[in-house]
Amino acid sequence: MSPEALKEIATPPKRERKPQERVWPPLEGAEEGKVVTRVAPEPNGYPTLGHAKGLLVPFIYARIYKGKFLLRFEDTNPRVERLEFYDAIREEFSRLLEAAERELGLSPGKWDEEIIESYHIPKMYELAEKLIKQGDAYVCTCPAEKVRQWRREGRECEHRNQPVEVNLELWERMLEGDFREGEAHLRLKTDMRHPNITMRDPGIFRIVEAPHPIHGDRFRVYPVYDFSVSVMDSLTGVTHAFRSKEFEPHVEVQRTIIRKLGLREYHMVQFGRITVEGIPLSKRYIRPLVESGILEGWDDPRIPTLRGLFRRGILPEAIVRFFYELGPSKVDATVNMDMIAAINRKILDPKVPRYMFVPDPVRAVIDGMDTPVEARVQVHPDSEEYRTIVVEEPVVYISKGDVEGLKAGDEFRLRGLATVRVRNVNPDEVSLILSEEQKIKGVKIIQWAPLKGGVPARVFVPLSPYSYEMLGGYGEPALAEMKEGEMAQMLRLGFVRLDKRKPLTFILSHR
RNA sequence: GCUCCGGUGGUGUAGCCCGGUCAAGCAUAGGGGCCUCUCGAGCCCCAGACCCGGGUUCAAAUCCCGGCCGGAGCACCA
Repeated sequence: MSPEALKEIATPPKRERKPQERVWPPLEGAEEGKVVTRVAPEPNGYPTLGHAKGLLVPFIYARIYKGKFLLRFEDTNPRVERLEFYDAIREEFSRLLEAAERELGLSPGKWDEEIIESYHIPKMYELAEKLIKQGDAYVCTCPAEKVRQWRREGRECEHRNQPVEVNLELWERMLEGDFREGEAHLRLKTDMRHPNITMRDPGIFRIVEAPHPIHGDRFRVYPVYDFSVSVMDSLTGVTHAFRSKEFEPHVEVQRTIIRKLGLREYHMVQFGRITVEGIPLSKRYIRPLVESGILEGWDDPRIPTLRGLFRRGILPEAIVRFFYELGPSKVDATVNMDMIAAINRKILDPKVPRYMFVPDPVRAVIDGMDTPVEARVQVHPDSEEYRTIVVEEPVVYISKGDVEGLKAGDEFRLRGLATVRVRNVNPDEVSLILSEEQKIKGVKIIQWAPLKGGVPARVFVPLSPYSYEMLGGYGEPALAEMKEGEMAQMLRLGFVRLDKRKPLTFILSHR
């Protein structure tokens, strides 16, 4: 037997596996056309990458099952909510969903209905009254500290067994303003010895003496999260309520509320949270950096707020694609910005024009070149379109980084212009001579900018929330024609977005 | 501490519900080659994983038990 034949027997050929498309796991109990999901943000800040998962997971499922998707503002804590955040959320979410339609074909790329929870507070008061009348809720005037302790210890307080009439009266007084904030709250009557502490007579309404961004001082009693989500989800027809998994212990509370009220039940689905490697996602962490001026604002390209990411040049399509690939997993994921960058690059690379920009410029004089000459550079490697750069004097800028390590006799090519040889290198100037043979293959090719007509520009390089690098230099004349918000690739530098025109400032998205 | 949830290559995930088709798919990062008047891009190739221990079974990543590790929650916030 030949060695080849033997080898074939010893190592059977590897079986072919067809590459599989990413498919999301089925949603429990979901029927096509009947699924209703929602995203329920609190308008208390600018949405971040973390919110994007909360938006996209239910949205994607709603569209997969050809169902409805709702946007609901959970604005029941006026102390932290502000009007500008409603708009910020609408704006950022819109961009993401429109991108989801383009990138993933999930249509329509928009929520089907918007609901503002605070408009339903009167309805919630009615339901609260119903609970009181059923004997399932009572007004407690114990101080917070005592409640916390007794809940932990599983002790019942004296208010728990007040007659219904007393509770009704106290509830009235809460609404009318006889109590100050913290002096009274409505609690659900469950079981003070329940193993899940969140289940031990949870508070469902409390007093907040702060003006509401929409309603001003119309209300002073607000529902607590567990009560408002359950009621709203049930009443608005939600079939699958998604939330990140820290709400898991609340599932039981919410289910209890629904049952005691006799409302329609629905599925509750938890998903894992994401953290971006090395970058804080929480408002708690970002706010001081914004307020202290270390960050430029909530749209600083160094932080993962959605507007920061957009400003950096991360396309909404890339974010959407990223979360689609990530899936609805329940595991907390620590994601690397590299992954989002990789997706962004794949989208940008085939369509974005190429430009030359020279950071840390050094003058280079070229002997033997007749000027003026026109250099021709390809707009994009896949395109036949060329741009011409007029070089009026035989002097160009090249980058200090490229000059380092150069020695006399070295040969390299100035892209689209000429192949040159080094005569000598001085700190401020390099002396070059035109090569006798204008080789293109096999020589290093670098970017350059003409001395005359070169455009001063800078590139902001985000490093961390606390730091950045600013590259200053000259670019080719065409840079001056770019519009704010446009994306490009700076040759050998990376992808950039034009942030502002005066002074001409780019932000480096990624390599 | 209590309650709940989870552990698949360096990282992120698919598969687990309904054991075999899983000698485990995809992406990213890593290594090598090719292409290219940029590149950390593209193309081709390589390497890399079922937390541990028992059990059930002809057969276990998948089911059961125990352990270990990790996460979340334990507010009159969401």
